[in-house]
Amino acid sequence: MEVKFNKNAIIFSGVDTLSVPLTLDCGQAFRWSEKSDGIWHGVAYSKAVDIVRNGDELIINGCFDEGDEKLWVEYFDLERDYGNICKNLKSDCHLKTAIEAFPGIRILKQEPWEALCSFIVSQNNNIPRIKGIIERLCVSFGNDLGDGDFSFPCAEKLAVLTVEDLAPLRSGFRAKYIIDAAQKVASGEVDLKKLHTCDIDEARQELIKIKGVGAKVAECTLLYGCGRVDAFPVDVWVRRIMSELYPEGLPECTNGVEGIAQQYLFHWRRNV
DNA sequence: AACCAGGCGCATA
DNA sequence: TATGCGCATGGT
Repeated sequence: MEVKFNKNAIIFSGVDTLSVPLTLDCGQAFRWSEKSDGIWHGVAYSKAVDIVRNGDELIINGCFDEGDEKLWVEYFDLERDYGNICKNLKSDCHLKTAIEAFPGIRILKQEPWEALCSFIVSQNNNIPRIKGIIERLCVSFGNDLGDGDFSFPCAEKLAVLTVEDLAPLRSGFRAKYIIDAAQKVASGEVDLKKLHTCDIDEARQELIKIKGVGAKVAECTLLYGCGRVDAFPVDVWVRRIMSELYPEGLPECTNGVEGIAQQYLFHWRRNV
């Protein structure tokens, strides 16, 4: 993989196993939309960008600071060998079908706080509504990045708010959970920084200190916000997959990359 | 320990 | 246009 810079673009070439639409629109992130054919617009790490795939190139258009290319390597998990991981996963016949039906899904490495907050909002909810609530959260409390884009508001910003302040989000009973998460993260009672490296069970325990965070939301935070591809969120769809296809448990080829296997199986089961 | 609140987009009637 | 369904978590 190589990196080039061109005006306001960062261009990665030699990028394999990456479908931009599948990766940005498979229910792991909620701030991307296809603004015109093949051009995906959104905000991550407080950067508003347009993303395009051109052959083996991944083009990120926007305004950048020195060293920003590292952010996007991290965000799209470009240093992980998905080609090889998928090859191994395909030794299982169901995973083979799922991966061949929807190739190029990668696990995004979002900001931990954004992932935590997003998956609190996601509970008992559907994707269009999740996107709406998060958009209103960002417009109401994030920083104005210009051109109608807003950053995801930090925990400190939300920690001083009340449930009434969040009423315009129309997030329902989740508002109190957002506030509790913001307060615990801002105060340091929940330490998001250590979740990347500490024992995964310890990370789970840390997250479920927050009201409104159970096993599923904790697992999603670890997978999509902390780069823990061994995290394995089980929702109603994955529960169906497990009982239908893997009553004895996941196959051995998923060891250590359970979260990646989950994402392929989940998307396949929902869209086949 | 089983069951329902909570809000809203969606599929179905 | 109306009606019921789904959903993760916490509280009953």
